[in-house]
Amino acid sequence: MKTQKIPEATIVRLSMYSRFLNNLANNGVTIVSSEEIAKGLNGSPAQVRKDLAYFGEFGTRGVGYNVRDLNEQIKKILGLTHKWKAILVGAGHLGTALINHKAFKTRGFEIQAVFDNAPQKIGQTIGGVPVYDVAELVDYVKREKAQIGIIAIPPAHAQEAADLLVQGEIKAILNFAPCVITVPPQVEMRSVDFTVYLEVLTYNVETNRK
Amino acid sequence: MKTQKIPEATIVRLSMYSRFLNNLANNGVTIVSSEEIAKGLNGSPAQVRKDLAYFGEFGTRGVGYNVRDLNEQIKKILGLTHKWKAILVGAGHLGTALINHKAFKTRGFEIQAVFDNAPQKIGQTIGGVPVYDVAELVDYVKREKAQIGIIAIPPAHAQEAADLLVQGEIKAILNFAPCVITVPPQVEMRSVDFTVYLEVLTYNVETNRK
DNA sequence: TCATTCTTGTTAAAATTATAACATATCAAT
DNA sequence: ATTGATATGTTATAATTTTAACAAGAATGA
Repeated sequence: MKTQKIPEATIVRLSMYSRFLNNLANNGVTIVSSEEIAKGLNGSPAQVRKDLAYFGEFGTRGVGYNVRDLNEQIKKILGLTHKWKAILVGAGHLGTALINHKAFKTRGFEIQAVFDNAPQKIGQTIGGVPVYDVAELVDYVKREKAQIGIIAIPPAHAQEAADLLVQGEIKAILNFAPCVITVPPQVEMRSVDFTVYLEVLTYNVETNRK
Repeated sequence: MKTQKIPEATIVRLSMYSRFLNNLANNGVTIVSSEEIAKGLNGSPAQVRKDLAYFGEFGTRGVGYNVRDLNEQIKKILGLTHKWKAILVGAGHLGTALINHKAFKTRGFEIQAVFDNAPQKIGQTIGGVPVYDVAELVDYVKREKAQIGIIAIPPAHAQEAADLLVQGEIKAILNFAPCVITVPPQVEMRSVDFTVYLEVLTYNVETNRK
């Protein structure tokens, strides 16, 4: 029951450690040090060890970490030992890009259905995934117990989409629309807002010029 | 010649404030308080004022902020008072989604060219933007003085793309490939890594279940 | 003019996160 | 067995970032 608060940045890095460990394993590497992990992520060895220390002891002193074991442990921490059912809202360009994106499958995420309101899209499939009428979204999510909803529509209607997902009792939402989305506290939500990063870039370019 | 170190989170929020102010202005709102801005972003008024205080005094005590003026000031801080020349690497689904994304144009970013290595794509246009051979990338960036390079190709070749952009003396890179990219310090770089946020979501869902 | 109300800008305190230092454990060689 | 080299796990320190409190400026109305 002891609850230590773990920085979100640590979780973000764990996800990246896991990806790095995948690469190492694919290259036949069996042992890795915090030093090497840090190098692979442009981070520091101390931080790697600190991040892992929140969750236990996974290495061997004087030796390092077993690549495969550590990756398994991290995946367990992140909840990636089982599949996740995801649905997508928005059958546009971005939605299509996401359906065809390798990263979902390789990490255990299955996009089971797409929802849109364009009549000419409904009934079609995109990358093998069926497109349904958004009117069926709430029922579908409830019936299929989909856990993750992905919003890939313009910001004007993103909050509506989120509301529907919440109504269907979704567990988590990944929002790609560049806008603020509000959901009740029991629903996890993160936004992937590339416009904001673009402007971080321009700020830095402008600032460093001076 | 930076007098003070400003948190990146502050820059991120400034970008979001600006977007919020755009919306207000479009709705005819002329005055806004830090309280209202905070509400619009699920933040706190103190943080809004603190963020702005890094850069100057933009409001009137007892009154609030002039929506249009504040937005102009923020845009100036972020370097958005002039256009930015961007090029895109990758004419796939994601690249297509980005070219057609409203957010670029509305914030002053112009994607001038796309680069790919697929012969059947080279010579075509996507959303009115010409697709060139990636072999021409370095020359193009130098000649046109493109400032921002957007990487939208699979991770296996993302670092190569970054290297070419750097070679062309790009100022900033926005990387959409789910991998670590290394660039020299004079080049600004940010990654938009949705896979990582996906796993933050699963971590939180798993953790809150217990 | 003066008092009241409102909201900013600023300063101080608290909380969080990252960095560094070090003690401990393991392995290998002698 | 002992020593030396190595790399982890942990603790302490430093840096950063957020939160809160409050003083000060501006508008309004008596």
